Amino acid sequence: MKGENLAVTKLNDTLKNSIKSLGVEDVSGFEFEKPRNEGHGDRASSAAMKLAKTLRQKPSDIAKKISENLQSEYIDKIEIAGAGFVNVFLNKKFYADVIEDALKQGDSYGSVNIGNHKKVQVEFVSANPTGPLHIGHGRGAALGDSVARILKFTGWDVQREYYVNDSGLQIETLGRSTRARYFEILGRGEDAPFPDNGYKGDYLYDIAREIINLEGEKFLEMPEKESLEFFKKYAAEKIMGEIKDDLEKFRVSFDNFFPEGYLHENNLVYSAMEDLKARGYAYEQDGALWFKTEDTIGDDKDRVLIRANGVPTYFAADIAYHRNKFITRGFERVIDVWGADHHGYIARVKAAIKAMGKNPDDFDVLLIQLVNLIRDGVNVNMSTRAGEFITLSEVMDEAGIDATRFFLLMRKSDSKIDFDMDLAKKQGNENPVYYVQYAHARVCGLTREYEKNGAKLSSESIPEEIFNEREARELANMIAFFPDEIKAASAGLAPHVITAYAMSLAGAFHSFYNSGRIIDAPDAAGRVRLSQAAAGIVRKCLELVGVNAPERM
RNA sequence: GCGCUUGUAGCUCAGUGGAUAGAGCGACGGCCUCCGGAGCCGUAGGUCAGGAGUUCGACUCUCCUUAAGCGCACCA
Repeated sequence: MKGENLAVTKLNDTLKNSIKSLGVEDVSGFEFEKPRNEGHGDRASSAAMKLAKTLRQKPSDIAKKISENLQSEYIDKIEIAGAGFVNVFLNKKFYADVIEDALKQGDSYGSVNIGNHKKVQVEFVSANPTGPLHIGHGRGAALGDSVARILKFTGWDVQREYYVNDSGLQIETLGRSTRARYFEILGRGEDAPFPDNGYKGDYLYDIAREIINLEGEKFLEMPEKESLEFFKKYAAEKIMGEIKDDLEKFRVSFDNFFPEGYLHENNLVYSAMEDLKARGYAYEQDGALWFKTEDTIGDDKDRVLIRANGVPTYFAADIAYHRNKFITRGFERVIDVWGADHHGYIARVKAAIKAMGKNPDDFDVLLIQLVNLIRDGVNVNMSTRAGEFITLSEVMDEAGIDATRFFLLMRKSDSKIDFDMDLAKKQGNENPVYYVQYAHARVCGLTREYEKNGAKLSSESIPEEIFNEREARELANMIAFFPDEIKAASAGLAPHVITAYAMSLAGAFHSFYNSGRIIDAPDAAGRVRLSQAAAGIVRKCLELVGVNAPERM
């Protein structure tokens, strides 16, 4: 199968065939695992214990039968141990074949087909255009972008979307905050007091000054009602432009920016509500329209969709938005990246998706926890509204884009991150991103050195003798498991699987490198090719998390 | 009060029912006449928050207790 390692597949097939010969019909879940302990062989299977109940036989008997039927060119020795583990010791041909296949597949090694070209949308960042992106948005950006890359690599048809919240109260507040700064700069602050929940960041002074340069003082005499539209629109568009610039700098791209206003302008909120009513999920009471969350998800109370004053809630707009995703645009799967403070909202949106006749299981929400920025060992607290924050742009400038992305993807998304600025800036082995990149650059250096003398690598096969060395076997083992890591990362929507694997792979390579000579060894060609197989996968891992793989450092 | 998430080495965290629980940082001790030392090797460090259950087997699943964070609007 595409992306899988041929040698690994062949080895697993011998296990499946052996189990099949015991009369088990579905053997798809049985594959060799990597045992933790070296004494337990190179691969192990716990199939005998799992089958004991259905086959009504003792695990040790089953293990014996499995081992007797294991026929493989790769197996040196089989042992039965513990409660019924089948432990397998592999020969050198296995490792040589693993590397040959990985090299042969090149850039598509690991590209296992999970998505089958199904349409999936990843919606992420979607920060309101009320201020610059900060490191928390950066985490959402890095996560969504990397998830999209991983899904694409594993056969999904991916669309990346940013939902622009361009209407509603927050934009209202933004407009009023901007207008207040405009008046303040022109010495008329008392005529336009700063709103209670206004945005206090300095960036609104800059925007107000721009407006003065462009439009002069004409808004001073205009009633708020008339001028506010201009301030809202100007500030939001300006900030949105800066957000886009930051995202581009952060190597994050979108296929579509979807404005909330589109839903209202096209009456999509109205039609979504009509549909809910028709399907019996919404009802009118006390002048408002309600969604039956109490019955559908056991909520404490039903939730309002359309207020008594006729204005739809955010929830109503969100239902219309997801209806547009699933029904109008036909996405078969939708993934949203949200801040963890919205977790209580997931059940409601899932209920709405069910109410529109779609399967809530096709909707995933990735929650991202806070990022604690640590500088000089102390926390830097942040708040957009209070205007106290370090922007994503500043972090990128200080720590570098590669380190920022890698650090934000080292942890699983729903756990907090302590982002240590001082560590991110270090250029040494304490810094994981350099450690991984260095493995790649080192192989590039080796290749340059090797080819300097006119040596060619192209099609020479890898001598099995290389794998007498433990370090070479372990490196090959890491390479053999790459497709499994990709599967785990894709199925779990978990880029941190990739960063963790990349660190282990880089470690295995550095150990191999330090265990002996490479380009002036007798079997140099094979050693360089093994190194290149490792470097190719390091490069792929870095690509999947959006980090550069430099050839020189 | 109800709900969601999280408690794993000094610190930050991996570990989707398998054998003796791992990594990075920090600490300590080694390795450059040599392809890139931005590297390697080793040592110390654990009541997997606590308790009960499920089973051949539990860090992993269930329940209870406890601690922290968050959520429970006709806000977004």
